[in-house]
Amino acid sequence: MPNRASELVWDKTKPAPGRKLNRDVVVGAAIALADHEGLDAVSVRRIATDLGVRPMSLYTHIATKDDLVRLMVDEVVSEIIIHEELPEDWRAALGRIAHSSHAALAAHPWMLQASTRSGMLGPNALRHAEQLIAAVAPLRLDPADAWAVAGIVNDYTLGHALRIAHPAADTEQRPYPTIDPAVFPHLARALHARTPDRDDATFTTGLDTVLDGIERRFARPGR
Amino acid sequence: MPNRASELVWDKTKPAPGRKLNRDVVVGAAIALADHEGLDAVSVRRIATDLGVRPMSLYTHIATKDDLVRLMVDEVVSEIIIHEELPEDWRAALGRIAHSSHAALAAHPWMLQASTRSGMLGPNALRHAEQLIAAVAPLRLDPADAWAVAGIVNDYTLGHALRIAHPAADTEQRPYPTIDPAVFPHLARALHARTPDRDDATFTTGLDTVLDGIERRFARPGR
DNA sequence: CCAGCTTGCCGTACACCGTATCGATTGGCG
DNA sequence: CGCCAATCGATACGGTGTACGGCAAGCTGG
Repeated sequence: MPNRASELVWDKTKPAPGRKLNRDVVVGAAIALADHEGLDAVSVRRIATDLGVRPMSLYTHIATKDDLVRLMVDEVVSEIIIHEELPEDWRAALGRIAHSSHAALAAHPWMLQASTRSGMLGPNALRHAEQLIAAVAPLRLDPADAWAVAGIVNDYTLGHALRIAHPAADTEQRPYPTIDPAVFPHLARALHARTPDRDDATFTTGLDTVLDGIERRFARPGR
Repeated sequence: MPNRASELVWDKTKPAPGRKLNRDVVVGAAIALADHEGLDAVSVRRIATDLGVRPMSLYTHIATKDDLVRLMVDEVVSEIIIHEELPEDWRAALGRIAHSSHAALAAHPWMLQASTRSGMLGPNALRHAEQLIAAVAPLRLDPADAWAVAGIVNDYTLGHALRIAHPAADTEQRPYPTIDPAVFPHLARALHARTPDRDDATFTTGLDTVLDGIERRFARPGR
């Protein structure tokens, strides 16, 4: 009956063999386009052109453009999930997940912009959340604290990605040729001392600092 | 010569008295609209309608819609800036700024969605950054470490706001009637234990935890 | 007080967007 | 082979941002 898309957004659809188009191809083309030219370049007409297809054909496989964006996000979130067994050391486990998140968000700078447009969680996002909380299980916290700890790590990771996704955040830009040290003394000194390339090291240092705080506040003496 | 907007985005323009429109009025109407109906409702035609004016009139005071969004963001960022003198205790100072940021971001949930669309920093964002780094000055760190510490606090605050801006992040949603405890055991337990209203307390706890980590890693024994 | 000019305001138009509707085409199965 | 469901596509509608040029309102110099 429903020859158009699917009523449930996240439903897996049969690959429908023999045809040139399917949901994964559409989502993949959209992701590739966003990676190369940014999320604003992702339009139904443009994706269709890239696939050698007419615009309306996409709507056989997706219900709406917003749904497409949700599917793009959930696809990238799947890159975050750790497939090996998690380390039993909670610091190592949280670090592993945080670095995985960081890598995916850095590889697809449009992710946060895309996910601020619906907030709806896909199945992979749920898997990721489950894995985050599972990582802190060795701490044997009550569920509310476990949620809080997972939230802290997740929040820091997202926030850092949000900042580095827009390079203007810590370098001077066009309308501001230089930051006047007379009006921004601390800022000017900090920017001057910054090494521009060590973003990953900065992330790792911050993450270790956050984990230190968690250890002090939540880790019991007897592990 | 330039009767259209201004070539420098952030230029203050004269209030131009006697006329009904000016830049602040346009930006204010856009912010009010975003607050009430979300950023997607903010269109040039809609703002003009709200102001009792024809669409193209807005372009006398803004160069482009993207510029308008940048101006909206910088206006809200100005709410974050602390006007009293900062406490000399670095924990109190950072906490003050972080809570101020949290309040502004919670009051204008469209902020992050808007700021993920340009990343260009306005003058108020620079003032905010200056203030953040000034807050850690009592720690007497070298400039690179000061930048790192300010970044950690900022990242955590932004990340937390990013999560709470979209309520779907921690409650079940339409396509997922319930989270099956058999497939997501830890997640189900954590969600079940969560008190849905204490978002602010969660933020404060996380912030204290992050500050603990900073203290352990960066604070010298002799203050 | 008036001429002239600068500037704010706006009517029209264009390219692009997402997508509703429905007709044409195609592939796989009985 | 013939049927039928499913895929693909042409056309069209209402929305968007904004380029362009005309009109009018206010200030300024004579």
